[in-house]
Amino acid sequence: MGRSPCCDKVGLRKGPWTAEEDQKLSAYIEQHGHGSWRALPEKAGLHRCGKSCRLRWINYLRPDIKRGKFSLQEEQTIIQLHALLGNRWSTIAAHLARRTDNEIKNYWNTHLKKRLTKMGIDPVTHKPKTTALGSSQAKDAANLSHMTQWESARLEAEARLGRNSKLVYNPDNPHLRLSASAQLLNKALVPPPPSRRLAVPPPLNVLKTWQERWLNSKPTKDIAIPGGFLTPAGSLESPISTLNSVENVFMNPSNGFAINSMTKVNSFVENSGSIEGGGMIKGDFPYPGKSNNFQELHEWIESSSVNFADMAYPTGDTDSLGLQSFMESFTYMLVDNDDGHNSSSNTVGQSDTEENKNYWNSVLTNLLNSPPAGSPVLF
DNA sequence: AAACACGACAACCGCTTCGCG
DNA sequence: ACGCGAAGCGGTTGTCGTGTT
Repeated sequence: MGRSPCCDKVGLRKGPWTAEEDQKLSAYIEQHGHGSWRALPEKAGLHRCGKSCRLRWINYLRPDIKRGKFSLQEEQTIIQLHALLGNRWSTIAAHLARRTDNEIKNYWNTHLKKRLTKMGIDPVTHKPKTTALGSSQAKDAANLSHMTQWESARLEAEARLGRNSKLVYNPDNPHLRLSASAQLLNKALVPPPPSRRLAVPPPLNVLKTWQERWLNSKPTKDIAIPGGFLTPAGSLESPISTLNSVENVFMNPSNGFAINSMTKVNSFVENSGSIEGGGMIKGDFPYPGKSNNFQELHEWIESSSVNFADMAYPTGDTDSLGLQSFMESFTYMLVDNDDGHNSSSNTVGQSDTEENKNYWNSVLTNLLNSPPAGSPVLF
C-alpha cells in the first residue's frame, strides 16, 4: 500500500485552478507571504492542499517568472546544460533566469528532445546516433563523460556549501547578469579550486572533437567542387567562393558549420530582397553594418558584447550550438558582403579579397594557437 | 459534425533532501 | 545524532485546445 496523496482528504479540490482560486492565492501571498504551505490554504480560503498551492505559486503565479516562447539562446542553454547535467531540471533552471524547472522540463520533453532526435542526435547522450565512434572519438566521449561526472560532483559540492543554485529566484542576484551560457562555460571550463575530493577534469579539445565528429558524419551526398569544398546535394548555386573562403579560413573543423548552414544561407539569400539594407543578421549576432571589410567586422566583434566564451560548446554536438550559430552568422556575413546574389553573379571573389582572406586566416590561426586572454574556451 | 488523435503544458504523486528542535 | 515535518524534485498523468478523418 502506498501512502495516500496529500489531497485525498475529503473536500479538497484537485485539477486545474480557477481564476478565482488564483486570485485568492496571489492576494494572500502578496499580503502575507506564503509562510507554511500546509497552513496556507485555510488562511487563504482555498480548498486545496498546501502542496498544490505551492506548485501553483512556484510554477505559475509567481510574478517573477517569464512565460512564453523560449529564445534561441535559452534553447541552446538548455541543450548545453542537459548535455552536462542530464535531467536535473532544477539545476538547469537555475541557469535560466525566471524560468521554472517544470517549464524547462516540459519544453525539453515536448520540443527539444524531439528536435534532437530528428537531427539524429541521441537526446540522452547528445551524440550522433548514426556515427560509429572511432577510437579517438571514444576518448573524447570518455572525456566528456568524465567532465559530466566532474561537473556533477562540483555542483553537488557547491550545493552543499552554498546552495547558490537556488538564487535564480532572486532576479537581482548579480550572478544572473552573466549570460546563461557564459555561466555554463565558466562552470564547465574553469577549473574548480583545489580540492582533495574532486578530480581535475581532463583538458578537452573542443575543435578537435568537433572536427573528428563532423568528419565521421558528413552528408551522404557530398559534392566535390573546385577548391575542394564539400557541399550537400542541391547547393551548387550557393555562394561557393564565399564558402571556399570560410573553408580556407577555418579549415576542417569548420566544414561542418559551413555545410550545415548552407540551407539557411540559401534561404537567406533567396528570401531577403533587402539584403544590402542592413539588419541582415537576426538573433544573436546583430551586426549593424553592411561592410564587406572583414577587418571592420572583426573590430566590431571585438568591441561588441559578442564573446567567444558565449559561443563555444563543450560536448561536440553539431547543431543548436552557440559556436555553430556564431559560425553560421559569420557565413551570413560572408554571403552578404556584396549584392546578396549567389554563385556566378556574386562578386564575392572580388570584394572578398586575398587581403581579407589572409587577414582572417591569421586571426583564426592565432586564435587556434593562443586562446584569447581570459577566455575559458579551450581552443 | 462527431469521433478521434495528438501536442502542449499544467498539475499531481511519491520519493528524497533539507532544516530544525 | 536523530526524528519529523516541510520543501524540493523529477517522472508521470490529466486536461484542454486544435487538427484530422
